[in-house]
Amino acid sequence: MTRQAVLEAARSRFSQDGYAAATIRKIAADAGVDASLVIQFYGSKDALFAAAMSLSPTALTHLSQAFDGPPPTLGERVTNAFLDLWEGESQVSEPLLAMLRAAISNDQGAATLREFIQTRLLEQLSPKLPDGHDAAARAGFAAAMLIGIVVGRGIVKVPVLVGTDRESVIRLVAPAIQAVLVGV
Amino acid sequence: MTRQAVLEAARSRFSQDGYAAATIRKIAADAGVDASLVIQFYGSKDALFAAAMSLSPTALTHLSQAFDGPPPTLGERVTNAFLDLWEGESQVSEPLLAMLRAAISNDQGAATLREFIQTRLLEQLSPKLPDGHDAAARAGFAAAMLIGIVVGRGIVKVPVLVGTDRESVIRLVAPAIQAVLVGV
DNA sequence: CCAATAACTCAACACCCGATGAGTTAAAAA
DNA sequence: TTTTTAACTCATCGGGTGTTGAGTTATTGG
Repeated sequence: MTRQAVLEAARSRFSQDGYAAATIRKIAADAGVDASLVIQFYGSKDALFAAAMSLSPTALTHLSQAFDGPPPTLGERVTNAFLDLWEGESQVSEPLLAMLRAAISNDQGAATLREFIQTRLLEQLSPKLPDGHDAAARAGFAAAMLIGIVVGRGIVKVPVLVGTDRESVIRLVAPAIQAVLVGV
Repeated sequence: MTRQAVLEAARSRFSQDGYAAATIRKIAADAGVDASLVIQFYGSKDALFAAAMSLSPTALTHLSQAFDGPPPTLGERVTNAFLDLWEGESQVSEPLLAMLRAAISNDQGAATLREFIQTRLLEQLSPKLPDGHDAAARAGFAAAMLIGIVVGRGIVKVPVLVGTDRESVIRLVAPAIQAVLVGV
């Protein structure tokens, strides 16, 4: 299906080049197709971008499950699940990376990411935390910190972050996330 | 000095709109000047961007000093100094925000931010940490996590992060940074 | 086999971009 | 005052962008 090839090319370009630099012509060329067809399929660049950023609802179940289970190892499970989400299979991570990149250069992208974090992450996850009133803030800051790590590894590619293997990342970061999520 | 007005307009535009959306014409209009003059002053858009991102060497001394002092309160001091740096006076924070925004849309921006984090932050700060071999990694992940918070508050503007006052941010985050920097 | 519908290409439009070069005004130096 | 130098504007170039509409090829259904 050509339509799917266009969508995959768009995902890849948006996640690697950002919204502005990912031109319709390049996406079309990647899919081996004329630029006009892309517009005919998706209507506009904005609509194509929105389609490229949409991800399957099941992608978040893994993360959600990490919040269930024994509190003492919550930080480790959440950190693991988060890295799986953003650094795992391209079908899930590319929309998320595209969202991140777009959130910085594109106003619509910022709104999309804001809405994703607010309603898809925080509102579903924070009720699972122990204690009450600042659970949303705790979940929000933990998510922000983990996204910071993802940005440093996957986008800015800071050598010392990229060169640290997954196991060591967990060892360094999980206790900190634990501290944010459930307190001292 | 008109030259300074152009530079300040550039800083503001780059930090708010990102590299691509901050056009020479808009910057010139902000400074009340013709677009051609901007090019004549700075040579090219890239050169203007580089000039807008350069910050005074004294800006980092505050952060560096936070690494000195008693280890038990290291996390709190570093978190405070970091937020001062990125959310303080515009002359310092705007180049940093511009760097962040550009790092995602512009390849040169990513290289600049990478170099800034690697040589201006990590190489100067990690020697001040206790213990030896993974000090650079600890400092790097702490910086990434704090930058994640800055992105969430200043760029994506997630409501729950923006709505948390400085004092509560320190209370939630400082212990986590402490954990990353000096271990459990 | 033929008609209808979808998939796809081609050429072009209007727009905005960064950059150039020549010309004009203002300030400083002689 | 005259000359030199800097500050600044104007019109324009070439190139890339998203989008459009007409035309062409392929695929499907009766």
